[in-house]
Amino acid sequence: MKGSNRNKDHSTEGEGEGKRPKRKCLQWHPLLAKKLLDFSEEEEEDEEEEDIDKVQLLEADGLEQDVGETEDDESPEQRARRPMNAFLLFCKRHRSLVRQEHPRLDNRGATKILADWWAVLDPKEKQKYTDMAKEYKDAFMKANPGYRWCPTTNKPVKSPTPTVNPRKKLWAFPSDSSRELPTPKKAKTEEVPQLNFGMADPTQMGGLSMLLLAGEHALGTPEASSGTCRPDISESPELRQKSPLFQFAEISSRTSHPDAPSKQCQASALFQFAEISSSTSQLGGTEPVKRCGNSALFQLAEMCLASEGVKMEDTKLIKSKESDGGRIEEMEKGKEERDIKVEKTTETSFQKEAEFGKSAKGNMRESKDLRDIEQLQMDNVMAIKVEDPKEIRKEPEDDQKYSHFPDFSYSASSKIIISGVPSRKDHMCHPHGIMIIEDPTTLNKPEKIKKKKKKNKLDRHGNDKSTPKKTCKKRQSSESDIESVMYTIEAVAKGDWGVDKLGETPRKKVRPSSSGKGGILDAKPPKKKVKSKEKKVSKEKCSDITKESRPPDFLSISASKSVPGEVPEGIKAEPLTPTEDALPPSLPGQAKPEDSDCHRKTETCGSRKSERSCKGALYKTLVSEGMLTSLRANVDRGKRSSGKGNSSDHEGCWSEESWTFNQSGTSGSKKCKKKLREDSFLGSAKLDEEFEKKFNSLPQYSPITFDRKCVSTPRKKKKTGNMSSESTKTSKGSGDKWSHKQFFLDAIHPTEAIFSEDKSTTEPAYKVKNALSIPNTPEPTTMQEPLVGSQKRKARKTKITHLVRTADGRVSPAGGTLDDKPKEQLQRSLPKVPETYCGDNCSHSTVEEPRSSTPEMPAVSAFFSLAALAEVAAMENVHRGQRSTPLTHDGQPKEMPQAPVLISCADQ
DNA sequence: CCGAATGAAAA
DNA sequence: TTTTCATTCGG
Repeated sequence: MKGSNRNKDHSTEGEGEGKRPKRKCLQWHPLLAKKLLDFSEEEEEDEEEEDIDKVQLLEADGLEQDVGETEDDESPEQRARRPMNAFLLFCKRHRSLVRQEHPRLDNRGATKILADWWAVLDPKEKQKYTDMAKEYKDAFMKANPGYRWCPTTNKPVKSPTPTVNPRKKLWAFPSDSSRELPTPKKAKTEEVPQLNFGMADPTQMGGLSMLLLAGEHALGTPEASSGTCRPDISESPELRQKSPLFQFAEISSRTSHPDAPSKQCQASALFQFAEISSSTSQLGGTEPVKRCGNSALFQLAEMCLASEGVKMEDTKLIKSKESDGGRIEEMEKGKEERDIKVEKTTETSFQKEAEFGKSAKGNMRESKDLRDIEQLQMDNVMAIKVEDPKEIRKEPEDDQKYSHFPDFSYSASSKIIISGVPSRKDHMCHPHGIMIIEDPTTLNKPEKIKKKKKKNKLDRHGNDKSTPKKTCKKRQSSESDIESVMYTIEAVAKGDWGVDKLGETPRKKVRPSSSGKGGILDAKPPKKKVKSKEKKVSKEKCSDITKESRPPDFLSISASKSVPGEVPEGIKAEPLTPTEDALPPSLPGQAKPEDSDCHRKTETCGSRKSERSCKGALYKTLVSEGMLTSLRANVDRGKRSSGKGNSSDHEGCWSEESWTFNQSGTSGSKKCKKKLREDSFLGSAKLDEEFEKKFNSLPQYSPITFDRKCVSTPRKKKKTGNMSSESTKTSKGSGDKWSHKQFFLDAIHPTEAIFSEDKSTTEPAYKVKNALSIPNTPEPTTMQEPLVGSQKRKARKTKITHLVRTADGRVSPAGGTLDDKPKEQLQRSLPKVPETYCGDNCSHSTVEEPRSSTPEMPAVSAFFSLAALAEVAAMENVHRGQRSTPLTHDGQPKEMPQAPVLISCADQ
C-alpha cells in the first residue's frame, strides 16, 4: 500500500494497466482483493468502466473456453499468490505484535522472533494455523483450479502483473493459468451468467446506470451465489463448513467480473456492498442471501427513487417482509387484515403485471414494488388519508392510478429503476418468489402505518408532490440521493466520514449485529450493549440465523429496516470499527442528518420519532453511507491487516471479537464458528474479508505470552499508535483485553488458552508445553518439538545468533547474551513449575501494571500468593531500576521477565 | 530487491 | 533433496 513507490519494471504496462491488473487480480482473487482494496479505493473508480468493458468482452468472448485460462491470461489476473502456509499466517498475524514489542527490530529480526514464537507455539495453536492454512489453500485451489505452485522458475510472472503491486508481489504466474490450464474453473461457469446479466442492463441504463449497475451487480452476484451456492449448501453441509472460504473463493471468481461493472459505477462502494451482501447471503444461507440481495437492491432502488419517506417506507416494508416475512407486521397489526390485504395485494400485483407486466416488469415483485411506490406517491399527492389501506391497495385504485394519474409516468420512471433491481431479486430469490408475493400484503400494512406517519412528513413534500410531478420530484429526490451517495462515496474514498455517517453506521452496525433478533430493541439500547448482545446473538445465530423478532413499533421498524439491509454491511464493518468511535458519533450524526434532510420532520416529530419518521431521505443517505462505511471499514480492514496489522485500534476491537468467535469456535465446533462468523459478519464481503476473518479469527497470542517482557509494552504498543478504542479499554482494565481473551478462552478452552506461549521469545517450545501442560499435566517437557520443518533451517537458526536490538536500539547478538540466559532460567523455572508463565503474567499484571493482567492472570493470580507477586514485582522493579528505561521493554524484558518468572516459580 | 523465518509443493 | 515462493518491510 504505502510502498507503492517502487514501480518496478512493470511500468511496461503502465500504471493505468497496472491498476487494472490489480483489480482483476482482486476480482479473481479474493485474497488479493484486500490489498487491492487498499489501493483501489481511490483508483477503482478511475478505470472501472474500461475494465468492465474489457472484462465483459473477455468474458463474453471466451467464457467457456478460456474461462479459466482467459481469465488468468487475459485478465491480467495472474492468479493469486500461492497461499500462505501456517507459519506465514502466523507471521502475518503476529508480526505487528512483534514489531510493537520491538519497534526497532527490522522485519528480519521480527521474523526470527516470530520463528521462535512459532517454535514455541503450542501444538494446538499451531494446528489451528495449519488448519487455517490448509483451508485457505483448499479454497485457493478451488478458486484457482489450475494453479501451480512453483512455476519452476517463472519469474516472468511478474511481468504480467507488473505494476500492480508496489511491493513485488508476484502473482505466481499469470501465464500459468494459460499453461496450466485451465481446469475448468467452476467459478467461470457461474461467472458467465453474471457477466452476461450485468452487461445487458448497464448498457441500457441511463444516467442512473451507475446505480442500476450497482444494483444489478448486487443482484447478479446474489443470483449466481444463490444458484450455485444454495444448492451446494443444501446438498452438502460439509461444504458449508469449509464453505466459507470455498464459497468465497467461488464468489470471488464470480464477483470479479461484477466488480468491474460495479467499478464503472462510481458507486464502486455500493457495488462492493452488493457483492458483500451477496457473498454474505451465500454464506449465511438462502434466506440471508435474499435479504442481503434484497436489501442491497432495495437500497439501490431507494437511492434511485430518492423519493422521500415513501420510498423508504416501501423499502422498509419490503425488507421487513423479506426478512421477517410478515411477522413484524403481524405483531403490529391484526393479522387478519393483513391476510386480506395480502390477497388483495397479490391480486393487484398480478393484475398490474398483466397490465404493465409486459416486458419490463416481468417480476411480480417489481410490480408490487412499483405499485407500492405508486401508492405512496398517490398518498402523497392526493393527500389522501391513507388510513384506509384498502383503498390504496385495491386493485382498481391502483390501476386507476397508473392509468389516470400522471403519476403513472412517474411511476414508470421509477419502475425502470426499480424494475432493474427487483427483477434481479427475483432471480436471486427465485425459490422464494412465492414468499415475496406474500410480502406485499405485509408491506401494505406497514405502509399504511408508515403512510400515516409519512403523511405528516410527506406533507411538506406533498405540496410539491401534490402534483405528482413525478419526474421532477423523482429527479430531485433521485438526484439528492445520488448526490448523497456520491458524496458518501467520495467521502469514503477520501476516508472522511461525516459524523453523521459514522453515527448512523454505528447504529446500523449495532442493529445488524443484533439485528437478527434484537432488531429494534437493540437499536435503542446503548451500542455497547448491542455489541455484547451481538456476540451472543451471533452465537445463537450459529444455530439459527433467521432473524426473528422485529420491533413491534413501526417507527422502530422503520429504523430497523435499515438494519436488515444494512446489516450485512454493518456487520462486516462494524465489528472492526471500534465501538468507541462508532458510538459517540452516532448520536450526533443522526441529529445532523435529520436537520439537513428533514427540517420539518424534526420539528413536527419528537426527537427520535422525528428522526425515524424523517429518516426518509436521510435514511436513504444513511443507508448509502452505511454501505460506504461498511465498504470503507472493509477497506480499512484490509489495509490494516495488510499494512499495519494491529496498528488499528479499531481492529483491535474487531480482532477481539473475532477472537472470541474464533476461540469459541475452536472450543466448540468449527461449524459454529464459521456460522457465527458468517452471521456476525453477514456482510463479509469478499473472499478477502472471509479470509481475513478467518485469519483474524486465528488466535493471536499476546506477545506477553511469548515474551513476558513485552507484556506491558505490547499491549500498549498495540494501541500505542492508535490509542483509540483498545487503548481505552486497556487503560480501563489493566487486563481488559486479556480478560476478554480469558473469557473467550475460558469459554472455549479454559486450560489451553492462550497461555501456551510464554514469554520466551527465545525459549524453546518447552515453555509452551508447560503452559499447556499446566492445565492438563505438567509435563516435564523440556522435550523439544520434533524438528518439524526444515530441520536444516532450524539448525541454522540455532547456530545463528539472533540479532536482538536492545532498548537502546543497538543490535546485539541476542543468542549469546540475553537469550541464552533467559532460556536457561526459563528452563529451570519451567521444570519446577509448569505455571511459570503464569507467574510472569501475574507479576506483570499485578506488579507492573494493572492492565497487564492477562487472561491467564486470574487463574494464575489465584495460584500465586500476593506475597509471591510482591516479590516478583520487587524483582522487576529492581531490574528496572537498574536499567531503568521504560522504553527498553524490548531488551530488558527478556531478562527481566525471566527473573520474575523464576521467582514466581520458586515461590510456588 | 534482499533478507529472515517456515512450510508446501514442484522439480 | 533442493528450489520456489508465500508475507513483511527496513535497508
